[in-house]
Amino acid sequence: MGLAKTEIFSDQQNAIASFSKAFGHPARVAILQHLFKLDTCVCGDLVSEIGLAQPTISQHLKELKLLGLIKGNVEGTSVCYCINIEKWQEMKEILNSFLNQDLTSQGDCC
Amino acid sequence: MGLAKTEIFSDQQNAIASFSKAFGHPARVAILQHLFKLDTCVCGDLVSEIGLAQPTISQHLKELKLLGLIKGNVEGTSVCYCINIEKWQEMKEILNSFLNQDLTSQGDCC
DNA sequence: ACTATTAATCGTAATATTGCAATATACAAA
DNA sequence: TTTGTATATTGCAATATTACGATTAATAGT
Repeated sequence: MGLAKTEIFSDQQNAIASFSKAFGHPARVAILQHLFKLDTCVCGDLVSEIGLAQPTISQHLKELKLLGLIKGNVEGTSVCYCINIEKWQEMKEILNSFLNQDLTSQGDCC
Repeated sequence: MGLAKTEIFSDQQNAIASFSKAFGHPARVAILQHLFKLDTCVCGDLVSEIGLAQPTISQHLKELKLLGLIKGNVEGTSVCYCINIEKWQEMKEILNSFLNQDLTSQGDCC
């Protein structure tokens, strides 16, 4: 079917999955790393930076924007993107609650 | 095409994407949370715990096992799964290097 | 107005993912 | 050896994702 049965999972589980899915493609990872590295609005050089066609990058940016992880601003003929730091923090807290789970017993039962 | 051009990205970017992809489905999140909660080998109750059919759960388990995040042991007629804590730590370090990036300038240029 | 530049959208092809019914496999108990 | 129980595999249908060429939209400069 190709569509996840989100209704049988908690909001938290679905949120973890949504953010993780966004990071589930190396192009989106690369885009976000580039935005962090430049540490300012990035206008236009994403296509040349990542090695994918312009419509493909645009599509990946759209997904990240939809999730709220990045913000875009029209600046003349180009569009400037940057990290939405508030949303990034929010995402980090949600993901960390999942990643930082601990095994009280030092496991290794298998 | 539906297939990511992994060859144009770094190993680190691809690793981040692979682990994130694994967490990109709420069923796999739920499975991992359950394994952490029980804190021991889980034999068999995953199908009743999560609300999906047995072949579907089996498939999700297979993916997590392939990545090394869980270990499975045959125990009589059933199979016991638990978190592979070493791999989990390794994954956490890789993901944290991505999640904990900082903007030196407090951004908000957009 | 015309042209160039940049980014979004549309359309489409190739492939991946999700989910499950049916079946197979593996083992334990009777 | 048969029967039951638990899990894996196969096959398939529905949908999603990835990628890009072609086109459109929007603006800047001439």
